[in-house]
Order: sequence, then structure tokens, then C-alpha cells
Amino acid sequence: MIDKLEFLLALSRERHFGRAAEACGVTQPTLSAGVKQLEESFGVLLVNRGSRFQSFTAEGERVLDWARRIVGDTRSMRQEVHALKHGLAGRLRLAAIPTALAMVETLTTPFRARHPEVQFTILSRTSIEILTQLDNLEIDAGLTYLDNEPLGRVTAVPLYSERYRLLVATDAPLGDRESVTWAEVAKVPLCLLTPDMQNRRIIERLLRDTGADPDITLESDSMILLYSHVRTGRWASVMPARLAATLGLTDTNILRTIPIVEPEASHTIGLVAPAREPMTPLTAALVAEARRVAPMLID
Amino acid sequence: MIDKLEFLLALSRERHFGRAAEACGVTQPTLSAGVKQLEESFGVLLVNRGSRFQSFTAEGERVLDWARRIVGDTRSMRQEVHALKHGLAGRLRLAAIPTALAMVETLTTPFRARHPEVQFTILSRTSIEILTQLDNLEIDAGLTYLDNEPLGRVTAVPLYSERYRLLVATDAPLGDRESVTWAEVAKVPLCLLTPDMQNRRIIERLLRDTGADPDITLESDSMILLYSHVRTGRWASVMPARLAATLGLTDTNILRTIPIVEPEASHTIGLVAPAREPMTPLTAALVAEARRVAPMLID
DNA sequence: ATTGATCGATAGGGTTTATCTATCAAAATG
DNA sequence: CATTTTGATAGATAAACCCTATCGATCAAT
Repeated sequence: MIDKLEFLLALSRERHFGRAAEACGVTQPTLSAGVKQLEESFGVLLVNRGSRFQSFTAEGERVLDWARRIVGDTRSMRQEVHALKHGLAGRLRLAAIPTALAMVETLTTPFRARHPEVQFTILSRTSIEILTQLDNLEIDAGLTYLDNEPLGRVTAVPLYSERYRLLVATDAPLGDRESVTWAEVAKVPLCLLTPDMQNRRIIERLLRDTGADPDITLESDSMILLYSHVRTGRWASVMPARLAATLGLTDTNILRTIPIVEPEASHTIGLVAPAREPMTPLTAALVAEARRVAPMLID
Repeated sequence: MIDKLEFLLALSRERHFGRAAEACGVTQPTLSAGVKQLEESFGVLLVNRGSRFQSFTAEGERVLDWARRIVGDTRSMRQEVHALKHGLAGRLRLAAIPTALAMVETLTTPFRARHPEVQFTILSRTSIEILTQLDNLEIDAGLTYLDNEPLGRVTAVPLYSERYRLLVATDAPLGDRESVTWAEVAKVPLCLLTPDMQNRRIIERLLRDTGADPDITLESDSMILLYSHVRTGRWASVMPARLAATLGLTDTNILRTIPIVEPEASHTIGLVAPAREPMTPLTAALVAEARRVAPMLID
């Protein structure tokens, strides 16, 4: 029964019987049969199929909601019993927005010191993907914006404020300034994240709010790529202050990180976990760690 | 998997492998194997067995907690999907304390008018049993005291106040009074519910608080039995005013129901349902009905 | 139109799992 | 000490599960 519900969850993620089956480690006929069995036991169609997967029926969506809950609780149960016997162990699956990746360490390092048996999987995802994967039980928690776009039903622990700085070579235009305005930044060619990232949308909105039409010369979904370009001193970018500091970009003598004012924008970044009570022991422990660490980060 | 969790729940109710098996509609070896399988899958013993069932281990108690939740959610899911297709249907399992039995009708009648497909099973139980059975998913909701002894994690909807009256023959001692005190009642031989009932404990406390040692000539766990004795006019009892009215005891000319004062005691009785969110559609509908009916009952 | 690829359903068969009856050994009961 | 109660175990049978192979429908590209 619970396996079948997992089939259904996989199907909602993949929207494809074959791939869902593969994700569950069974063959496609097995998954098809499982779904069909659920449908028969409920006496209702759950999936609208044409010659392929189309969508879930209204009943299917309700069952999905319950399935997420039941499957999640079942995992929590297993984890909790295991923790009772062997202490906190297992793998925490996290996802973070690219600009927060460098901050994950502030959470994982003290956590790991406290719970040495716990392992991590950490993925770089957009803020939207993080929320979806949280819903689908694909990750246990995420690091993302708390205050910009709607979050849905999650537990959120604020960790720090993202403030923006222009990253530019000392000998480039604006390179000698103590602070710059968004209007000035909007006139410089920039390299930024791709538009599916919330950070890019935030920065682009700030730039456009000045009335300008910014020139985004280069975009990427990888901070490493942006970082490597900026390091050459020949590219300018806008980065969260804390991220630039973590990457050591502030200490070179060819580069400067200049506060951007007018307006002095800031967005809160924090840990998000499913708003389920109780959480899995691992997730609960991570949230506890976040609450412990937060006071040392918030400025 | 979920079946096995049901085995475990049955075992926690019955504390006996054979009876638990019977309750689940399987044979004892099947249930034993199911429990054993759970233990193997968790890698932990869940039940302390000697030559018979002794108790659950710490891990077993945790698993039980989760099992209640998971099994409950699974039932809710089935019920909800069924309700989506066929409207609200199924069987509501209720329990009420004996003094509230006559009041159940004020809830079931309008409920039934609204949802004709719903059937009822209504049991007479002590307030303690009601709470236990609520926890164990044996009943969907109960009617019991809300304000006297601790309730635990439940959703409560106050329905009415229980006030106490002396039920006595007109030609018996105290039979001619407009009101009597608890001290006076304590001197008369009484027939009351058995001491496992909260109503009896409440009344007995009120009587003893006067300093007297009341003479409880006859006790029973059945209101019908008390009722039939009181009807003869030869026995006195203490009954909730509303109950006496419902039973038509106030209209005979050999009997009188006399308000008991000093102190004018009252206790709130209401509907209790598991504090789980969301509830099963049936339970949710019953709670809604209770909230609807309550204003017409509370004086 | 024809072909090739994709997708999900179906058929058939082998393996595993579930559950039953019957029985046993250990404790508890009297 | 005999009897009953309780849960575990053995063995047989039925059910369920899940695989491989294949089919029919659909869609895209020639």
C-alpha cells in the first residue's frame, strides 16, 4: 500500500510512467499495475491518461496530498526508531539557491560536529525548485529567500540578510567609488545568474526600477562560472556581500566590492523545512541547529 | 505495511496476540508474523514478550504513536476520496457517557438530515474509555465532560451544561421542597452510577464536600436501570436536569426534580474528536454539526 | 502517407509473500 | 500435578508481486 503511494508520488514528480518506475526501482508495468490497483481500491480514476500521462484527476490530487503525508510520516517513523537505537544517523538531503551555497557550510559544519553519523547531499536549485522538491519529499530542507516570493506551507528559520554589492575591477568604470547607486550599476555591462533564479529577478527588478534597461552581457546558472569571470577583473557583477566575502573576492587588489545604495535593498535568506509536525528527527535537528546558528549570522 | 501497523494498534488495544488477531480478522500466527516482520524491518524489538504479551518497548511505543497517525490518515484518505465521488457516507463510531446518551439525538438527528447516507454506531462508555478509544481510533468522536478531568490532545466543542437535580417521590422526604442543598441530599439513600463513571465521582465529591458520608444504596453502570428504579417513585437519585427532562421524569405527578443548590454545580459536556488535522470528512462534518447545534443548547 | 520512436497497457510465468491449519513448548492457573 | 492459556513454529496452499515480452496508439519527421 505505502509502496503504491510512493509510485504515485514518483509519478507526480516525473509525470511519466516509465521514468517514475525507474525512480522507484521497478519496471514500468509494475508501476502501472500499482497505480491501477490504487484506483481499483478507491473505486476512482486517479490519473487522466490519453496515450500517455496527462494529469491527475481531482481525486488523484487529493490522494497525492495524503500520500505525501503518509509516506513522509512513514519515513519519519523509520528514522526516529533508528535514531532511538543508533543515535542520529542517515542522510540529509538539502538544496540551496546558488547565492546561498557558500553559506551552507555555516550550518553543516556545526551540525556535523554534533552528529557525526549524519551524511549530506546538497544540491544547487532555484528557489522554486526547492519548494517543489520540499513538497515532493525529494529533499529534507532548503536554503532560500524567505521574504520575496510566496513560500507555501513551510517552517522557516531566518539565517542572514543578503545585501548587494557591485563587484568590479579597481581600474574599471565605477571602480574607484565608495558606493554606487543602482542607476549607475544599470549602465555597466554585467554578468549575472540566469532569470530562473530569484536572485537574478531581484537584481534585475532593482536595476529596472531606476528606469534603465540593464545590459546583462553574460548569464549562467553557476556561481562558479560567474566567480571565475569576475576574478579576472575584467567582468563586473552584482553579488551578495556575504558571498563575495566568503569567496575571498574582497581581498584582491585588482577587485573591489562596492556597496550599492538607493535603495539599500536586502532580502532574508533562511532554512525552510516541511511544515509537518513532528518533523523527521534529522530535519528537526537541522532546524534546531539553524536556530542555534542564526544569531551569529544576522547583522 | 499499513496492515502490519493495524496489527500493532490492535495489539495495543487488546494486549493479547490472539484477541488482537481476531479483532483484525486474521489468525494468531498471521498477526505474530506481522509484528515480527515489523520488528525485523526496523531492526528493533517492539514488544516485550515473556510467555505472553507483556508490554511494548520504548521503540514500540514510538512506533505505535506513528502507527496511530499513519493508519488514521490512511482511513481519512479513503473516506475523503469516497466522499468526493459518492458524497458523505460511511459509519460514524461514537461513544457517550451514560448521562449524555439521551443528548446524542440532538446531534445525530440534524446530522442525519444533512447526510442521509451516514450510519451510526453509538456506545455507552466511561469518560476515560472514551479518551482511550479516541486515541486508538476505535471511535471517531465522543460526548463527555470537557472541564472536569484532563482531556489530552482533542478537539472539543462545548454543547451544554450539566446541572444537578434531586429526583424524588413527592411523598418522600424532601419531596415537597422548592430546592434542596447538597448537605440535605447527602442524608437520603441514593441510587447512582458506578464509581468508574465521572458523573458519580462528581456527585459523590459534591456530597462529601458537605462533610457527610452519603448512603449510595444502589449503583449501576446503566442509566436505564437507574431510570426504571426512580420511575417507581420509591428511589431517589441525582440526575442532570436536562437528562431528567429528556426522559420525561419531570412530568409525572408522583415524581419531582428539585434543583440542588449550595453550591450550584455545573459541568460542561461536549463533543470531543481527535486533534488531528485534517480530520476524516465524517468527523469534520460531525464537529461542524456540533458547532451548529451548540448555540441552541447552551443556556 | 509512411516510418520510426515513444508511451503506457496487457499477457504470461516464475518467485516471493501471506495466511491458513495443526501442533508444540513454556507459563500460568488451580 | 494436571489443565489451560499463550504465543511460536511447521508445512501447505493461495495470493500477490514483479519481471520479460509484446502490443496498440500516438506523434514527429521524413
